[in-house]
Amino acid sequence: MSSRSPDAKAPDPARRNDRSRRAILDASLTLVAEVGYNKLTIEAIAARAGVGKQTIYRWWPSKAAVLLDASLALADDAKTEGGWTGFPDTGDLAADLKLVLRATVDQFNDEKYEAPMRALTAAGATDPDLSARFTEQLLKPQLALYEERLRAAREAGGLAPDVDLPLTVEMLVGPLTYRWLMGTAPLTHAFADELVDRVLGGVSKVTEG
Amino acid sequence: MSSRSPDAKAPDPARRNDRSRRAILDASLTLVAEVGYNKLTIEAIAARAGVGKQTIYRWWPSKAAVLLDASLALADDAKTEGGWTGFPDTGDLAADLKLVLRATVDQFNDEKYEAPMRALTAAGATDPDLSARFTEQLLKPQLALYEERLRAAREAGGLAPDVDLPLTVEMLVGPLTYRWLMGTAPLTHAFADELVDRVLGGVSKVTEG
Amino acid sequence: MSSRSPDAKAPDPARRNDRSRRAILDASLTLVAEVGYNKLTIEAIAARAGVGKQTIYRWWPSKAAVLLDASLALADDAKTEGGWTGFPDTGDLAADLKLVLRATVDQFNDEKYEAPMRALTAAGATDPDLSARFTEQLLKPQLALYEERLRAAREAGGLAPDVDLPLTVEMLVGPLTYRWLMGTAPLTHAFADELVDRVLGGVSKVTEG
Amino acid sequence: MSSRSPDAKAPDPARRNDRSRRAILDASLTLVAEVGYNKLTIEAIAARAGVGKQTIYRWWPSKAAVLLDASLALADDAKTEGGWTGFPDTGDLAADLKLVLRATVDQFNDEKYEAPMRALTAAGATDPDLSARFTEQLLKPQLALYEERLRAAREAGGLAPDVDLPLTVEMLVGPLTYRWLMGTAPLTHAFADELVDRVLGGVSKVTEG
DNA sequence: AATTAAACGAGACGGTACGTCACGTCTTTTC
DNA sequence: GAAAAGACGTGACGTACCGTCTCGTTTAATT
Repeated sequence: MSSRSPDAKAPDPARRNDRSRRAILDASLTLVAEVGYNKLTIEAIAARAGVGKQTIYRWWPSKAAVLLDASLALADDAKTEGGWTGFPDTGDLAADLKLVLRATVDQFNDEKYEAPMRALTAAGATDPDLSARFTEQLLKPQLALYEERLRAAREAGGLAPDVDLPLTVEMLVGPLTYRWLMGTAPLTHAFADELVDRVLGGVSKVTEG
Repeated sequence: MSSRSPDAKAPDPARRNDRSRRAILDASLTLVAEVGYNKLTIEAIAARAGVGKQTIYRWWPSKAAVLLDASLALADDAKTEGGWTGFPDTGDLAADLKLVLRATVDQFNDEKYEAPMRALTAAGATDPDLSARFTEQLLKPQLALYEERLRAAREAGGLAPDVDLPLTVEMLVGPLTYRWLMGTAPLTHAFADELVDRVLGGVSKVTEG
Repeated sequence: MSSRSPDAKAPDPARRNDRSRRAILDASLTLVAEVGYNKLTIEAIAARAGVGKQTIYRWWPSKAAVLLDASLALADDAKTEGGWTGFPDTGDLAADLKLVLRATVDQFNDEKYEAPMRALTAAGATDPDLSARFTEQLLKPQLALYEERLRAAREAGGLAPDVDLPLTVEMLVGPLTYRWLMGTAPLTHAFADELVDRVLGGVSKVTEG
Repeated sequence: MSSRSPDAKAPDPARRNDRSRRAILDASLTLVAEVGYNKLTIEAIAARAGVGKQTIYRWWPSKAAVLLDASLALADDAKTEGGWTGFPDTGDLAADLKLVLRATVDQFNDEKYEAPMRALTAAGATDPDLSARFTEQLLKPQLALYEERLRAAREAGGLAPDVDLPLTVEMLVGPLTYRWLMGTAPLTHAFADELVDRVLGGVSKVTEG
C-alpha cells in the first residue's frame, strides 16, 4: 500500500509540510491509545491534528499506514531517547537475551507502545500489503539485532554450529508475542527468563554421561 | 461479548431457528473467504444467508462473534470429518509433535481455515472480550491436548521433571503462529520438524561428557 | 429526475415516514430563505430536519428536487389558506387580470416565496429535467388558469377571435417574470396595470376612424 | 463582486498576461458547453487554460464572473463578425422588430450562445451582485437599442405618444426569454412574428368605427 | 544589459460538502 | 407471532473543489 496506482499523479514530497506530517503521526498515536484502533477514524486524526482529511489521504492509503509510520517514528524516538547503544554483548548470551526480552516484555506491557502495536498486528493480519511493510520496516530490523548477537555466540562456540538463526530468533520472540497477543497467561520477566533458558537448553531430560 | 445487558430481554434459545443459524454461520465463512474480514459486513451475511439483519443482531453482538461461532463449528466439523482420534501417542514424542505441527502448518496454509483465523486474530488483537472468548473456546482446548501429551512424556521420563508445560506448548505453537502471522518466512513441514527438534534439544552446543 | 436508474432498487413509498418528509420540505424552505440557494446544502437540510442524509437521498435526486416538492406543497398551502376560489371572472377582463398580476407581483416581492422561486429558476436554467418538472408541475397549472379566463373572454367577444391564447398568457407573465429575474426595474402594481392595458390594447397609435 | 476588499493589494492590470486572460475566457466557454454550468469548476478552467488557479482568482471573484466576461467578449465578437451595423430602421417598425427578434430566437437556439447564457441566468438568479453586472453590462446595452428604435417610431407617430418605452421593450423581450427559460413551447420565428404583431396591435377585438 | 518586482504555473494546504456505505434500531408486512 | 424486509438516524468513508498560501520561474519595466 506504500505505492499508488499508476494513473494517480504522485504528490511532490519536496513540498510536503513537515509540521502537518508530525501532527498527523502524533495525533494518530494519541487517538489510538484513547479510543482504540476500531474506533480510530481518519476524520478524528485530521481534526486532532488540525489538518484537512485530504492531507492524510494524499500521503497515506489507510489509517493503518499512518499508524505504521507513527510507530516507526516512535521506535526511532525510543531508540534515541532510551540511550540505545546496540544489542548488549557481555559474552554471557543467556544474560544478554534475558535483558532484551525483559525490555520487550516491559514494552508490551506499556500501553503507550501496546495500542499501536495491537493496531498494526490487527491490521496486518488481514492486509498482506500492510503486513509486509510492517514486517519489513518494523520487525525485521529488530529481529536482525537478535540474529547478529546469536551469530556472534555461534562463532564464539556457545551455540550449536548448525543452528538455524532465524528459527532461533523466532523461538525467542514467537512465544512471547503469542502470549501477549492471545492472552493465554501474563507476560512477566520470569516468563522471559525461563523462555531463554529453555530455548538454549531445550526441554528434554538431560541424560547424565 | 456473549452476554447481553440485563435490561434487554434475552431471546429464547429454545425457539431459535437452527436453519437460520447454520445459514448465517455458513454465509459468514463463505464471505470472509471471498471478500476478507475488513469488507465483511453483517448486511452481506444477512443477505447471503437469506435472513433478516435482526436475526443476526438478536443472537450475536458483532460480526467477529459470528465468525467465532462459525469457526468453532468448523473446528468441530474438521475433527469429525478428519477422523480425529486424539493427540497421537506412539511413545516417540518428537515424532508425535512433528505430526501434529505439520498438520497445523497445513491448516494455516489452507485458505479455508486461514481466512476466519486471520479475521479472529485481527479482531481479537483489539477486542479483549472477543480475544478472551477466542482463546478460551478455540485455542485453550487445542493447547490442552499438547499439554496432556507433554505431561505424559514428562512422566515417562522424556522431559525434564521441572519443565513448565504451558511454556513448552507455547514454545511449539508460538514460533509457528508468529511466522504465519508476520510472514517472516514460509511455513513448511521442515520448519515444523526443525522447531520440534530445537525445542526438545535446545540450541546450545552440546558439550561432550 | 423523479425516476431512478433501473438497477437501483426503488424504496417502498408505502413505508415512507411522512413526518420526516414534511420536516425535510419545511427545513428546505426555511434554509433557502436563510442562507440562499447556493449555500443551501443537503447536509444542512438533513440536520435541520432532524433526519439522516440518506433519507433525503432515498427520495430525491438533488436539493433542487427537494425544493420543487417543497414549493409544490407551499403552493397548495397558499391556495388553501388564501381562500382561493378560482381565477376571478367579473366580466371585466382588464380588471381581473390586473387583480391577479398584482397578486403575482406581491408574491414575487414576498421573500417567503421569492427565495425558493429564484432557486428553482436558477436550478432549472441549467437542468433540463428539473426545468421540465418545474414547468409542468408548478408553472403550467397556473398558466392554464390564465388561459381559461382568456378563452372565456374571447368567447364573450372581448378578445380577437384569432388570438393565440398561450402567447397572450406569456405576454402577461413574461415581462413580469423578466423584470423580476433581471432586475431591470422595480416590480410594482403600476407596472402590472400598465402591462395589462398595453397587452390588451397594443402599443401602436390608435388611428381615429 | 468586481471590486476587492480595500486591504487586499490590487494586482497591476498593466502587467496582466493577455494570453492567459484569453485562454481562461476561451476555456470557460468551451467547458460550460461541454459539462454544463453546475459541473464547471475553476480548477478545470485553469487546467484547460494551462494556467494556475491563482491567476483566475487574481482577476475574477467567481466562475460566474469569468463567464460574464467571456460572454461580453463573445458578444463583441458576434457583433464584429456578424457585420452588425446598428439596429435596423427601415421605417417599418414591425418588420424591423421581427428581424431582430428572429435573430434573438436563433441565438437562443444556438448552443454556442445558449450554454453561457443559461449559466449566467442561473447564477444571476441567486446572486444579486452578479445579476446587476449581468443586467448592466450585457442586457441593458441591448435593450437600449430596442428602446432607441421604439423612440424613433414614437416620434414618427407609429406608437402611442404616452407609451412606456422600457415596458414595451420588455413586452417584446420578456415573453421570448420566458419561453426560452421555462421551455413552455418551442422558440420559433413564427412566435417572434406573432409576438411583434400582438405587442403592436394588442390582443383585444378591434371594434369597427 | 543587469536588476528587480510582480505575475505566472504549479500544487499542497485547511476546509466543506458531496454522495455512498454500513451500522444498529425500529416498524411494517407476510407467512 | 416469529422473522423477512427494509426505512430510519447516525456517522465515517474517500473524493472533489473551494479559496488561500507558498514555491520556483518567467517576463516586463526600471535601473
